Amino acid sequence: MPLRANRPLHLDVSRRERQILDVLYARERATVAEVRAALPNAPSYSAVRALLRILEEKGYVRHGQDGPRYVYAPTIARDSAKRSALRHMLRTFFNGSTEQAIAALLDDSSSRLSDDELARLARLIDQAGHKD
Amino acid sequence: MPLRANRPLHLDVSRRERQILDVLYARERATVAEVRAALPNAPSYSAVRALLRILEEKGYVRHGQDGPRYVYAPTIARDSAKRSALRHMLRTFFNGSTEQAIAALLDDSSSRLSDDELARLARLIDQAGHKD
DNA sequence: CTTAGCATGCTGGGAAATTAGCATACGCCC
DNA sequence: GGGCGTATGCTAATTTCCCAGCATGCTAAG
Repeated sequence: MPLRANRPLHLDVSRRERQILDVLYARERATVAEVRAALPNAPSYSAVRALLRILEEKGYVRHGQDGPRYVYAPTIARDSAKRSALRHMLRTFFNGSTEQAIAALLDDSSSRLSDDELARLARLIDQAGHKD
Repeated sequence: MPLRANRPLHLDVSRRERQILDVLYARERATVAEVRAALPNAPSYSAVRALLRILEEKGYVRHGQDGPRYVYAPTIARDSAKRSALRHMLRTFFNGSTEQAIAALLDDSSSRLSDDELARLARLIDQAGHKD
C-alpha cells in the first residue's frame, strides 16, 4: 500500500497525527520526548508513542535508532509536503493568488527582513520575469 | 467563553471541522449544500449540518439567514486566520524564514505570474526596504 | 387542498481517535 | 547486586468524532 505522493496530507490524518507530523517537519526528526515536548496540550508519553506507531503503520513516518531510543522522521520529503501545504494555503486564504500570498508575507514581517534578504528577493523576482 | 483571538485554530478543531473551516475561509461564506459540495469525501447533508452546528457551538462559525436557508461564515476574521496560518506554516516548513517561503512560492508558480504581478511585487519589496 | 421538495432541529449509535497503564529490558550509579 | 531512570511493546478503555435518520415546517406547483 504505497501511499500516493501527491495527495494532500490534510485529508488522511487525524488532528493529533497532523500535529505530530508538523513537529517532525519543523524539526526534521525527533525523539518521542521531543515530539511530546513540542505538542500543544501534550498527552502522556505512551500516547505520543502510540500515535507515532500509528503514523508509522500508515506510512507517514519511519524510525531509526539513536543509542537507546527511537528517532522519528517523516517519510514524505519535506519539500513535497511543503509544496502541498503551500498550494492548500493559496487556495484557502489567497484565492490562489501567489502575489497576494507574497504580499501578506512581506506585510507580516517586513520589519524583520534584512537588506540582504530583500536584495535576494528582488533578484529572485527579476529572474522569475526573465524565465522562459 | 469568548474564544481567544490569537490562539491558532489548528488546536481545537477536528479534521472534518478543519476542512469545513477551510471551505468557509476559501469562500467567505457558504450554505450547507455548498460546504458539502466542497468537502473531500463528502458525507451526508445531515452530517455536514451537524458539524456546522458543532462549530457554531464552539464559536468558530455563525450563521445568518438567506431566504429559506442558513448561510455560514467564520467568526474569526479571514485576515487573522490567514496570519495565524502563515505563521504556522513558516515555523513548520521554512524555519521561520519569510525569505525561504517567498522563494518557494516564486519557484512553485513563477511561470504563472504575469509581468504586472512581478512588477508589483518588485515594488513591494522595494517599499519594504525603505520602511522606517 | 394536497403533494413534492427542501429546509431545519434533534438524537442515537458505530467507528475512530486518543489516552493511560502495565510488563519488560537495558544501562548506570550507589 | 539492587534500585532508579528511561526506553520499548502491547493492550484496554474512554472520549471524541462523524455520520445517518426521522420528525417537522414552509413554500410552490399541480
